[in-house]
Amino acid sequence: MAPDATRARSPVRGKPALKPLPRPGRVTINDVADAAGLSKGTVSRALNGYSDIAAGTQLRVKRLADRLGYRPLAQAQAIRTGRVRALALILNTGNADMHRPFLADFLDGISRAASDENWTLTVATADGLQDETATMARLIDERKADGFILPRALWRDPRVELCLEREVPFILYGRTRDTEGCAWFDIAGEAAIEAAVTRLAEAGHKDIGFLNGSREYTFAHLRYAAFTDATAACGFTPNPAWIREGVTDEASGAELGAEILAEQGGPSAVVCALDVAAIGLYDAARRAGRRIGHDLAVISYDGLPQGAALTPPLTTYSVDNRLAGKSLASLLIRRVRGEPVEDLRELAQATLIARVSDLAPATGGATERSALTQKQTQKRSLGGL
Amino acid sequence: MAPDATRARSPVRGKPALKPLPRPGRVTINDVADAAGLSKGTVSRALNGYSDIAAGTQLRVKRLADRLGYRPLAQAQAIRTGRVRALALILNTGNADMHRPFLADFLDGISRAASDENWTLTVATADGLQDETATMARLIDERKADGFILPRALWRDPRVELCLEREVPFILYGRTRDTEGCAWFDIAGEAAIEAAVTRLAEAGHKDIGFLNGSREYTFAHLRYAAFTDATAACGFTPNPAWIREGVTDEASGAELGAEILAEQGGPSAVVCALDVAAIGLYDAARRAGRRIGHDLAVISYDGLPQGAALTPPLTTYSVDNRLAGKSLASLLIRRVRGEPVEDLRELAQATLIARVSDLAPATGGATERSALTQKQTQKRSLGGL
DNA sequence: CTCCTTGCCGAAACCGGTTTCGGTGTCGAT
DNA sequence: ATCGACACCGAAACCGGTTTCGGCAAGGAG
Repeated sequence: MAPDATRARSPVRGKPALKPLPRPGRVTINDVADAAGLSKGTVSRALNGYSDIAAGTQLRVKRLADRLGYRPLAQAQAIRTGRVRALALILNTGNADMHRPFLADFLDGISRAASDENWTLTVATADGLQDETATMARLIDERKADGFILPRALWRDPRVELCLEREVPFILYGRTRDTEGCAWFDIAGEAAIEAAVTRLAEAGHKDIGFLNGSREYTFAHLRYAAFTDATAACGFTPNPAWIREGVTDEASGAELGAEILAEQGGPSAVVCALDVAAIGLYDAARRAGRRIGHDLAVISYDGLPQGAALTPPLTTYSVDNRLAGKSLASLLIRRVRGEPVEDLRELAQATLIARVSDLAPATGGATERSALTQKQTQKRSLGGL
Repeated sequence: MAPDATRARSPVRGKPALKPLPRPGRVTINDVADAAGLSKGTVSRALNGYSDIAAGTQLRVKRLADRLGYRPLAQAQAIRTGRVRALALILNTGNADMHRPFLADFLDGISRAASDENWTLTVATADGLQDETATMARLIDERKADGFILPRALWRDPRVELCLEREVPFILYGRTRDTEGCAWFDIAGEAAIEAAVTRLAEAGHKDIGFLNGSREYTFAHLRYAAFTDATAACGFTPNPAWIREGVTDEASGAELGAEILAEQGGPSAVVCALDVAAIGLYDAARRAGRRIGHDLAVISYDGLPQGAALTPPLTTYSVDNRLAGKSLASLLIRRVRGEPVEDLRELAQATLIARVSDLAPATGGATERSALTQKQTQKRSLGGL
């Protein structure tokens, strides 16, 4: 073996095998202080807007720091302040199904809102709830993040309990059973479900079915209530046999959808609480010989891009995931900065993407029906999407 | 306004409006040192495996720290060592098209490999290359990450230049024109293209077209070379009129695919360098009255899940994005730890998902052709996917 | 028995910031 | 002229680790 001159000459003794890596050339707060002819404490306070620094000095220091390209080292600040200017998001791959389509938009929304405030986003993945809380605990212990974005709020959410107990800021995407102490952002899926029912009722439908998500999630509770409320408001009570809950993916959507269609004189319309349920329902309808948009009306919720590619194109309420990410990030940052949770709750609306799957008439013979839908279909497919 | 007793009594003067937040109850290295009856320096060296600490002491300290639940504060270490144990990934939403389907798997791979070493992943998004390098610069300046994962390697990549110049570790997903000084991981797309050509040639095809990606990316160069090499090896030269490059999404795939099909006596088979190109080609073929799998063979590359839902199901070479993420993360961590780039280059293989889009015969009349493909189609669709 | 290693650990400096505390200088009021 | 009150800033402690350096004790060589 060739003698390693640098190592042999090195006076260090017990160092483990890791390069030193003293990154050079950074401009520190001391450099700014020297250049300004002030002490580093004064510079720090000036930069952070303390009121006991003269306004003129403050401005001068800020300009100087800017000109010198000074950027405070996040971790150096963190050690004293306890804040790293980082948000954490944990993706649960156990039920990643839903993540896929809008993940990029969602991340983009978060990341941009964070960047605007000079914060960053750290993401981790976990497999199952237990793994998820464990991962959160690790991030908390190492102070790798100042707060958490908790997507897909559960009816009873252990992640919330963890955050509450450890007193670490968080924000829910969705609501939970008891929102005491919680900041949250959500899309009013329940309003969309009500609108869907009303829309179908106005078209004459009375026999409306409902494919709901899993009660594990809060949204399923809200949307179920919205469905029964809306039908009641429209003056009829839904047939319980046409209601199925617990859809989690396309397969279960197809299965439960088939059950509804197999019921005695199935519904003339079905409201789906999730697009994957609708996609499954398309499959079930094909098998059952029902033609969506012709003798079965379908309105769904989520706005997955795939909906446009279905035949017939799916009418659905679309959620803006980029906006959701953006809102969640801003709210969480405000939370970390100390604003009370009561001020940090926002509800946004879904927007209808009217395509053609909901255009089946409530009654009438096959000939009349096809003539009618034909016309509507043409009109819609121009405006839709 | 109610008098705020705590604020009035507070002796602090120039504090800006930000809660103090002195997170309590953490067990620090001092606690461990006290409990062990050692100095904190000794504990630190014991924990980090310095050789000048007695083996027995080392073990004792490690066990004690573990029992006490001690976790070193990442940023406190970072301030001295210069390492935060964090990887950075920047998603470019400018051309995010391709990201969507496998993003979740990719992130999961990275995140898990990072977690295994107690590292974390910070992600940011950018719109366009300029924004991307600017974001990287910010992360570097603030030392928010120790290294970068650079997805979608460009033929000439400014991100690489930035990293090289600033001497910050990075790893490419894909190769670049000149890999001097670069660590990289890649899937051998070129091998897949060669295999695709060979497969078609063995089935009798000689009139093979090629839909390539944009030359902006290195993979397009490699796959183009692979295509010409493979055809030459099979003993024929491809018709240049049947080759189109620059596909970036489904729309451009459809457009360029249509051009190929419109050529004088179009090809009997087309190799696509990306699945989105194939998806566009499906559209173009339908318009042109060609039936994929019957009078046009198609083999593609990427393994997007959508391929299975196409009619006919797409034969494609699938890349394991979770594995890619995992490999990239591990390699980058090793890089940060000081291993030379020459040791940090890995090439993995894509795996064929044989479905039915490639089963169109090279020659023969319509009757013979349909009888033949019918049989093969049945056999395949059982085994495929 | 001395001297020189070697093994092992404590003390203290250090990293780059933030925050506390006290000390000037100025000014108006007494 | 004296005495606060106030505005403004410097000095130093501090955060939680890592790393350097020196010192003590044990052991082997001379």
